[in-house]
Order: sequence, then structure tokens, then C-alpha cells
Amino acid sequence: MEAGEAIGALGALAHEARLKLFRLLVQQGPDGLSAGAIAQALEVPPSSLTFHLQQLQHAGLIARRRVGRQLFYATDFAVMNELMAYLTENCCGRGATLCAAVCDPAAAPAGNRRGPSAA
Amino acid sequence: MEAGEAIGALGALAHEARLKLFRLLVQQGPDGLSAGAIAQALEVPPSSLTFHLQQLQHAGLIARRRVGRQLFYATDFAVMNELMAYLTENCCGRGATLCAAVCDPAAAPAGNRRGPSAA
DNA sequence: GCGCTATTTCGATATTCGTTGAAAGATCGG
DNA sequence: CCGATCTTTCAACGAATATCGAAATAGCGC
Repeated sequence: MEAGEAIGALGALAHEARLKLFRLLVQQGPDGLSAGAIAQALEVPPSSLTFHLQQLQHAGLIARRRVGRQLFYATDFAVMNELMAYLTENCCGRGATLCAAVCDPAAAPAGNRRGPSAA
Repeated sequence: MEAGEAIGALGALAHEARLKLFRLLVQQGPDGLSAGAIAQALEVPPSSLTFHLQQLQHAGLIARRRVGRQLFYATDFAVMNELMAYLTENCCGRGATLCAAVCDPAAAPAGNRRGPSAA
């Protein structure tokens, strides 16, 4: 993933309605939801919903498909994963060992979840 | 993590200079870098750098500590991890099995990295 | 083709964000 | 205390983003 794509994706997610929308679609899985169902869940005017859906779609985070007269939107999980990987790339710039201890709280010894306190 | 915090963090990251800055600090690990060292790496005017550092700090993504007359900034990995978890929470709304197959490309069978094509 | 439902496009306005020079605050060495 | 270094605060401008009603487009059933 390139910087521009990541910025677009992050910017698209940095909004109350769109973050709520994205998380809703993430929970729905690959099938997604129709625009109408989303509008009902989020309680936003149709024109506003379209605007936000376009932002997410243009960022590549969601995909659209037509089913009859309805349009379904679903998360693009590949892009979501790329974004996560981009943000944590080369975490701690060292071997995976320290990175795991620092970046993954579950893998760190109790009381040492933020890595060494000094260098 | 609450929605407001996530929005703040995502908004802070949704900018070329700040994303570059954040990734630089992620690679540096818990020790971080001084403002001066960051300014040199990013080539932005001091006042602009301060502005961006404040955005990230206010979002909780980075922490500041003083060392002599220098100020060091470092990633708050706990917050970073919370953000990742927040974005993928209840992924696919089903058991962890399907979620892993859909959300984690490495865990899916070859050629089926995006989950079932229909329902 | 007509009406019906689902969704998008258009347009005008209010709000927020980004940039940067100049000056001030904080700390250290002497 | 004084000068030097590192960093932040202030202030003002231009640019980008959010909102949503009204009208237009797309597909379906008769």
C-alpha cells in the first residue's frame, strides 16, 4: 500500500458517520448491506449517506454491487488488512521479537507492555 | 476504545506529514526521536512540525518526554493496538473461524482470500 | 410506457483544517 | 546572569470538507 492510499483510507474513516458505517459493514462480512438498510441503521439523510458511501468507496475500503434495484455495500477486507499492515510496518525497526513484546500487549510479560523504559 | 478517540486518531493519521511521522516513530520503537531529528527527517518548518506533533499527541497516538533541552516523541503502542482492534471489532459478526478466513489473508486457503462470493 | 421504489447528483453554505513567519518560553554551559 | 540552542505559541490567510433539500437517474412490475 502506498502513502496516498493510506491517507485516503484514514481520512475516510476519520468521521463519525463513516466510522460507524465501516464498522457496521465489517461486522456484516463479505455480503454487506443495502444502502437503504444502512440508512436505517445510521439515521442519516439519503444524500448524506451517498456522500459518505462514496468517500469510503473512493478510498477503496468498501465495494458496491447491484442486486435488483438495491445497491449493496461490503467491506474490502484485503484493503483493510493492507492498511493495518501499513500502519505497523517495520514496527520498532528491529527483530520480530521485541516488536511482538512492544506492539502486542498480550505477548508482553505482565507489567511491561510498553517495552523498555529507557535506552 | 470509544468512537470519539478512534475518530481523533484516524483524523490525526490522515495527513501526509503526520502519517510519515507516525510511521517513523513506530519504526523507532519506545525510545522515539527528538523534535529536531524528526524535523530533519521530514523537512518541515518547526512551527508546522509542532502543529502536527500536537495533533498526534492530542489524539493519544504519541507521547512526549523531555531530555535536557530536547523533547522526545514516541509512539503509544497501546493506543495503536486499541485502534487496530476497534476497526476490526466483531469482524464478520460470526465465529472467529470465518473471520480469520475473511480478515486474515494468510489464514485463508489459496484463491479464497475474500471469503464466500455470495450467500 | 407508467408509476413506484431505491439511490444518486446538484448546488449553496457553514465549518474545520493546514501553513508559516515572527516572537516567546525552556534549558544548558560558562 | 548571559548567550546559545531547541521548541512552542500566536495570528492570519487560503484551501478543503460536511451538510442536506430538491430534482434526476435506474431498475421493476403491470
